[in-house]
Formats: sequence, structure tokens, C-alpha cells
Amino acid sequence: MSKDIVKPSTLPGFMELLPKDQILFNKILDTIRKTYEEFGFIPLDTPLIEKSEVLLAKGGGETEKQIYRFTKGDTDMALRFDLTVPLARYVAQHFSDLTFPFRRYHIGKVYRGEKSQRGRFREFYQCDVDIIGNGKLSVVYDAEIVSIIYATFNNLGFKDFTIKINNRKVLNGFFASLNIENTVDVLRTIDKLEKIGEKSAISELKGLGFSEDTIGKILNFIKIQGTNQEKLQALKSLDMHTEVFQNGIDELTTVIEYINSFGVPEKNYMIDLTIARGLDYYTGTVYETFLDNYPEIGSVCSGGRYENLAEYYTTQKLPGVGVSIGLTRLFYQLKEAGLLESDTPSTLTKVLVVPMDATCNEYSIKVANTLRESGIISEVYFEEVKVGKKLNYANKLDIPYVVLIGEDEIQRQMVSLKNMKTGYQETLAIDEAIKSVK
RNA sequence: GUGGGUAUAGCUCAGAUGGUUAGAGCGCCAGAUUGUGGCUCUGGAGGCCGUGGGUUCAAGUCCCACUAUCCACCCCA
Repeated sequence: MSKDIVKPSTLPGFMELLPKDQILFNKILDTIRKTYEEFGFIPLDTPLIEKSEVLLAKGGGETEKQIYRFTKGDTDMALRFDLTVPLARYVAQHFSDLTFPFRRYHIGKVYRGEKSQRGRFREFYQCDVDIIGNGKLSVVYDAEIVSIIYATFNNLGFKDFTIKINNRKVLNGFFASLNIENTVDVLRTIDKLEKIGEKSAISELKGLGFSEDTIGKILNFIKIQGTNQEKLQALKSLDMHTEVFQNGIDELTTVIEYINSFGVPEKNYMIDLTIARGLDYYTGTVYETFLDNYPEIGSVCSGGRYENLAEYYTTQKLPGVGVSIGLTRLFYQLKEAGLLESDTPSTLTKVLVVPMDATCNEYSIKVANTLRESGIISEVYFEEVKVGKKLNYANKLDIPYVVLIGEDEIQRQMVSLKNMKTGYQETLAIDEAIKSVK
């Protein structure tokens, strides 16, 4: 007796799916990829492992703490924790071989060594789209990104979602006018205002050392309501004359204007002055997308504009704008919320070819090949067991059709096609069987 | 990094106040006459009760430690 059996298990925070779910997951992924490609984004794939010096060029707290880093021989390497840093490296490295504005999408796994928690993973898929300019990048692209988010979620079958848009310059300009310096802390508080509520936000701001007067101004500012136009109007009438603020308003106005041109329905986007994004590298437009009926899921797609993507890798100035869908978490949460189709098959196979016994194998293989030539996903069941068991295989995998091959069928050069749902069975020529399966 | 919960069959969980051979549902396997599945019925396999120590005549049950895992905070997708 071997007592050396290792308990089969994965590390916590690593998602693994059963066939049904994996098929569904891939369908979602395919939809996202297809949508990105429709907008002319070029596929990119980069190594999962990069030199530590590249990934950590920027330095800074959270990244250092969460990155998977190790050495092999003398090489100090790490697993990528997002797709933006590899993009920056890639663009800087291959700058002269790329054509700008460079539109790329990247769907891949990234790694973060966080403490595990519900809906939080240590390995997860990100689906990124970014547009990188050489020296400058039109703000119209900021509007195009919104239309891409809209198209993606629309293609995924969602109708009720809102892309919330804000501009960091508007926030920063406003804070500058209040002489607030540590904007990062304020942004962080504002960002989670909705989650923690106004009271907690106020006490948190007090804790940061702001006066009631300042806090009042901040709250009044972020609580500006109305339609997008009304919000823009209200911002303009604040009559702030810092350059940054004016700049932000202008950008936001242009973005809103063009989103309309891109044909995104009014109900699917709005200016939201509380959107700040935690990441400090965003400098202009920022986005967060929410499912209207499931706000608890949080943002399902977020991103923004950054002034200088690759400053740690090149002296070229490369502004960009993009968003990312955290697919693993999205999938997990959609599943939790019961929003995924439940009656999906466990295999892609449409027809199971069942030889009655081994003497029928050769003809069965031929039949399966013919089916595949017509684009019908088919497989043959070769195990020699009772017919009932063979049919049960089709049954358990939700294969819709079975083709039975026995002596009789071979002799007549036909097939017996059985519909597993209705139980109806008839003997047909192969082409007729193909027609009725299709 | 801080705080809390949980650990019994492949999965979801029962197993008052310690007491003999540890249970259910689902799943799995096999039968109900030889080329026909799903439904039903019958039977079966499968557990060092997370690991180590302690209390006790007696521990799945009580105590301690360890480990694993989950949840919340921080931060994030």
C-alpha cells in the first residue's frame, strides 16, 4: 500500500474551473477579445516572468509587498503583477519598430501575493486595452475607450451598466485651490466615499487634518449632481482659475462630447466626481464601470489616462489611455450573483459517435471525420462497455446527438442518429444526418 | 501586516450537556435478461473525525499548540 499519496489541492487564491465553467469562461474571454479586435487593437503577449529590475523600476509600497519575486542562479526575477508595466517595457524596448498611436490589447494572467479573500485572487486574468501615443495623444481616444467598454459589456449581454467618468486634473486643480497637498490620501477617501458613507469619510478627512470648512467644500464639490451637461456647467461656474482645473474641464467636456459621437447611449455613462482610482499614475481621464443592479460587485472595468507610460524605461514621452477588465474576479462575482447561464454543456462536442463494438471502430472514425469536415464537433467513444454506458457518457456531458454505428449501419452505409433530448432516433445517410444536426 | 471564524466521506453538512460498530443528502460504482441514456428501485465502495500534545476510566466532542482554510480591515482587478 502506497501511503505516499499527495493530497491534490491548489494554493489558495488560484482559481480553477470545472468543464462547464471553463467553457463559459472561455466564451466570455472570446467575446472580449473579439470586441477588442473589432476596434483594431493589436494582440500582445509578453513573458509572465520579467526581470525584477524592470517590474520594480517604479518602486513603491504595495507592489514591493505583493510581488512574487525569486532568484534562479544569479537572475533576480518576478511574476508580473499587471499588464501595464510589461506594456511600458515593451513599448520602450521596441519603440522604433512600432507605429503610433500604438493600439494593443493584452489578455493574460497576472500575479499578486495578497492575503486571500473572497473574490480576490493571487492569479487572475486581466484584459487590457491601451492606446499609446508618441509624444502626444488626442483626448478623443479617451472617449473611444468609453465606446470600447460599452461595446464589450454590450457584447457580453449586459444592458444595465454605467461607465463612470472623471478627470484627475479637475480633482487636482480643485484640491490645489484649497491648498491641499497630500491629494493621494484625499483621493483615496473620496474614492471609497460611497462604500464607507459620508460620515466615515468626514471623520477620515478630519483625521487627515482638514478644517470643517475645507471638508465642506470638498463634499459640496463631489456632490455636484445633474446631467453630464449640468455637471460640466456647475464645474465651470466654480470659477476656478488654476490652469490644471481649466485643463481638466476642457478635457472632460471634449470626452463627453465625443462619447456621444461614438454612439454610446446616454444611460450607460456619466460624470462622477467621486471616481478617483487608487492608482497614482493616472493623470487625466479616469473610468470605472458598474453593473447597475449589482453595485456590490464593484467596478468591473477601470482605467484611465496616464501622461507618461514608460518614463522608467525611456526618455521618450509616451502618453496613453486604457482600461482593464479583471476577468477572474468578474467571472467569480457574476457566478456568485447567479448571472451566468446555468444550463450550459460540459463539453463542446455536438455528436458522439458510438461504435457498437470494436469491429465498427473503423467506420465510426470515418463518420466522425466526415462530421468534422462539415464543422460539427465530434468524438468517438472507444471504450468497450455496454451501450447504456456509452449513451450515459453523452448524457452526462450534455452531448446533444449520438450517432450509433453497428453492423446494420455499416452494411447499409448509413448512420443511426439519436437526439438525446427527445430520444428520437432514425437511420439516415451521413449527409442527411449532418443536415439535421446543423 | 491587524482582527475574527472554521477544520467529520469526493462535495454540502448532522453528530445537546464527553460513553460502545460515526450518520444523512448529493456524487461515484454495480445490478433490475444479451443494440439504447435521462426517471425510479435495490445493493456497494468510500472516514487515523486537520496534525501533535494534554485532561479523563473514556475524547469527533473539553483544554493548549501547530498547520490549513475562510471572512473582515489595509490595498486592489
